[in-house]
Amino acid sequence: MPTNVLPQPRKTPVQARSSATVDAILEAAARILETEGFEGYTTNAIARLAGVSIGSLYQYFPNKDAVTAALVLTDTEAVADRMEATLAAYEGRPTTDCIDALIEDAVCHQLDRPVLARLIDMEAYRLGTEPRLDAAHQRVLGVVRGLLMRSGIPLPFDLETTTQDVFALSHGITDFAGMHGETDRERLKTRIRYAVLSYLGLPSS
Amino acid sequence: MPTNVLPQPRKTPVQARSSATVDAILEAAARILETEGFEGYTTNAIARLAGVSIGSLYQYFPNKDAVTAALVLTDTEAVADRMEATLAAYEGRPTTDCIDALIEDAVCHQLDRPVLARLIDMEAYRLGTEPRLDAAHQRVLGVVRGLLMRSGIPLPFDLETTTQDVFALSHGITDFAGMHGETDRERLKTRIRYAVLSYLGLPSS
DNA sequence: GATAAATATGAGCGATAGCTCATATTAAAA
DNA sequence: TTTTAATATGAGCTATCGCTCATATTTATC
Repeated sequence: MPTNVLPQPRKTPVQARSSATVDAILEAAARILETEGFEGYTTNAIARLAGVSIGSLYQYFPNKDAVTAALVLTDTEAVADRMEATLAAYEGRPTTDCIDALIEDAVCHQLDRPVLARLIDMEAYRLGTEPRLDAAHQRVLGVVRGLLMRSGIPLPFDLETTTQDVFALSHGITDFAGMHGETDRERLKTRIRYAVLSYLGLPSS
Repeated sequence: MPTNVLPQPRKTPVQARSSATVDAILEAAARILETEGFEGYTTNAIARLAGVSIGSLYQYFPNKDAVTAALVLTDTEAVADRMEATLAAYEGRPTTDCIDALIEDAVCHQLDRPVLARLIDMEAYRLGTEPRLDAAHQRVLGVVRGLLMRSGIPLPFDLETTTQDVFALSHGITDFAGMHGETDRERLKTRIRYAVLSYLGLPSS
């Protein structure tokens, strides 16, 4: 006699193969977003590309938005990890060197898969204040804030505003460039560097 | 005997009432995007809110994307009109005054309906290189380019790159602020002004 | 007033997307 | 080996969305 307990969606994988399934789903989701856009971004398409049945997808994700949220979270946390590591590694070194390294992190991530990065941004906005997504985003802002604090340079506005503006103007330039097919990383880094250093009143080497 | 000529979609309104219908549809589309987001953004919902039948909508727009494109176009052209007028009105006056006025235009437009502005940006991106949309966007960039040209100030990069970066960094700051609930126009204008003037190497007031 | 053109209507069709569930298969536990 | 839990499957249900079309109404023309 079958149990009539509803299978709780969003199981946490315990065996290796199910972790592989989840990974495959997320990678497939990314690939579809990147190649087909929102138009072709359906759960059936994701499952098919992942080589997994649609039923399996819904065992680990309660609904479509949960897949997207996991994708956004993975992506944002990857950036946060890199940037936090960079900030730690550059402790004590000149501020401009640290800025360069952080820009490198951000630009690499964005130009690596520019279309995907942009669409993920949009989805992150649409999913709104999902606590874990917000936390990851705050970690990225935290890196910028930490850099500004320990640099000791005079800020044009209060710490929070300056943090937001430095992040936002970098993001704006990167986004625009990525959307318009810029592929020259070094050139883009130079442009962002110029904008950030100017904003902070630092001599542009 | 009825004519068997298929009614050509996308009629151009000739009577006053049909123009009103088109206007109502576009305003309804904007209101739905702004209050419901993409989720509730359906042609039936648009027609209902506009107080118009779904059939009428499809007499003037061949498909849903055409409605969105018209919305984006109207919005972008409104900004372009304002900024071009400002640029013309400030001919001969100091560059910083002109920058202030242009920022005023852009910020007012963005903070007036921040959610809508952001979603329209997204749709503009999704609709890609629709010639008329692209042309309107180029007009906005053209204003910035014109300002830089006639200001005579030395630019950090070539004219096109500098134009894009000035636009993009302003847009980035505005977007971020709008998304995070900033409502203080003067404060936001001050921030953008600082970023732009720093970038251009102009003394901040 | 008669005729023709423009405009408006909305029930409903076809397509598709999100998602379920009964069942099968594989791996771990006893 | 047997039993139990975990994982995988995919046909198909339900809901909804974009859109059509036969018809009705309003305005313009003569």
